[in-house]
Amino acid sequence: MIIESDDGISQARIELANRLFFRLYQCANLLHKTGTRAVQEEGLTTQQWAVMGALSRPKAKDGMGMGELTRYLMVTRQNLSGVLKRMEAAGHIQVAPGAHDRRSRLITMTEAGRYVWTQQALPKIHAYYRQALIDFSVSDMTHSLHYLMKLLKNMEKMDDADSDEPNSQP
Amino acid sequence: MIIESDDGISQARIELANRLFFRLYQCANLLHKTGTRAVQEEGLTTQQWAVMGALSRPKAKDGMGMGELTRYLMVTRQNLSGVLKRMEAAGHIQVAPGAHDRRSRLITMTEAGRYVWTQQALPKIHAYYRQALIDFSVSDMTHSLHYLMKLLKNMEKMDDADSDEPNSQP
DNA sequence: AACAGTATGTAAATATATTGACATAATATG
DNA sequence: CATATTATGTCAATATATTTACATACTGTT
Repeated sequence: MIIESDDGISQARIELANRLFFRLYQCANLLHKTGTRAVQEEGLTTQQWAVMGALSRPKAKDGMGMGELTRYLMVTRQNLSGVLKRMEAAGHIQVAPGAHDRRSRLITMTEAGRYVWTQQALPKIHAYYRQALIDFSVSDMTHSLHYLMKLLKNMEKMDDADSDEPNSQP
Repeated sequence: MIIESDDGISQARIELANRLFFRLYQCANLLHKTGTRAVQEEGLTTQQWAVMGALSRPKAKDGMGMGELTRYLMVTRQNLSGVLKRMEAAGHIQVAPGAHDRRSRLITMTEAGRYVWTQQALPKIHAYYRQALIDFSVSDMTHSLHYLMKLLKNMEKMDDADSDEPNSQP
């Protein structure tokens, strides 16, 4: 009689996978909880932190389009829309109509936003990093980053495949 | 003149930490997006998947208290309350008053919930694991798990410290 | 130039997830 | 035993984040 549907190796992999994804799930929860707390005095959240991190890069000196931001942060444009609206209301960013495409919006940091980011948020974020990675060697961090990117690449493929055919081809 | 506020090593660590947390942020987003899609035909989400995973353990044979579940999943009780309400409405779980403590609630899986979990959700979850970890060796998975747990432990400490003193001592 | 397809942004509905404030029950301390 | 503290759960407000559906603008082909 057949007990193991696969070969036994698969069963061990599944149990490992289960533990891995459970820990990733917990990490995701705690990242947002502790991360948002770290910058809450500035009125920021982890998402807004990610947006400001993206906009503060030298590459984004002239601003970023909304589509560009959604691809960079891997969130839907519908979600980003709300986040940006709140950040605009807070005066951290500015939304201007795109130059070439009349549909698009160009997102840039305001002076006030840049001040909050560099003078208030960044020091707290660095302190956050120090605590969260206190017992990580540079090698540990490099390896962790490697595995996260490996996993990310696979999940990106799954995301693309799903988005292409929600019901099969039209 | 002083350019680097720390010693140069710290600067390299900060940049590594920045990349690491950005990738963790993206992983968290994609985990919920692709994970929920994997079980959406069963009307489940990644959170409900985590709850059913917890309740289906042999250890939880006789059900779990709500506080027990919040500590296990590392979410707030206010959050879990809503998730459980939806799962109860869907008939996946049952909520009974606690035996000893009149405030507490005992959460158990229903027969219907157990059927959905084992017959429909689990096969899809295993397929999900296979795709997400397709190029991970057992060693890769073990190391990834190790680093996630290491990070989790640090963030847990930060979470506890914050919860103890939201404003400093009373 | 007309027209199909695609890209971009918004609106509404639903599900997480947090904090703050409240009520109630159990526990500890005097 | 009375009281202070703690534990447990709920309600309300706010911020993510997704899906579906829609409006508009650009692109490519014919």
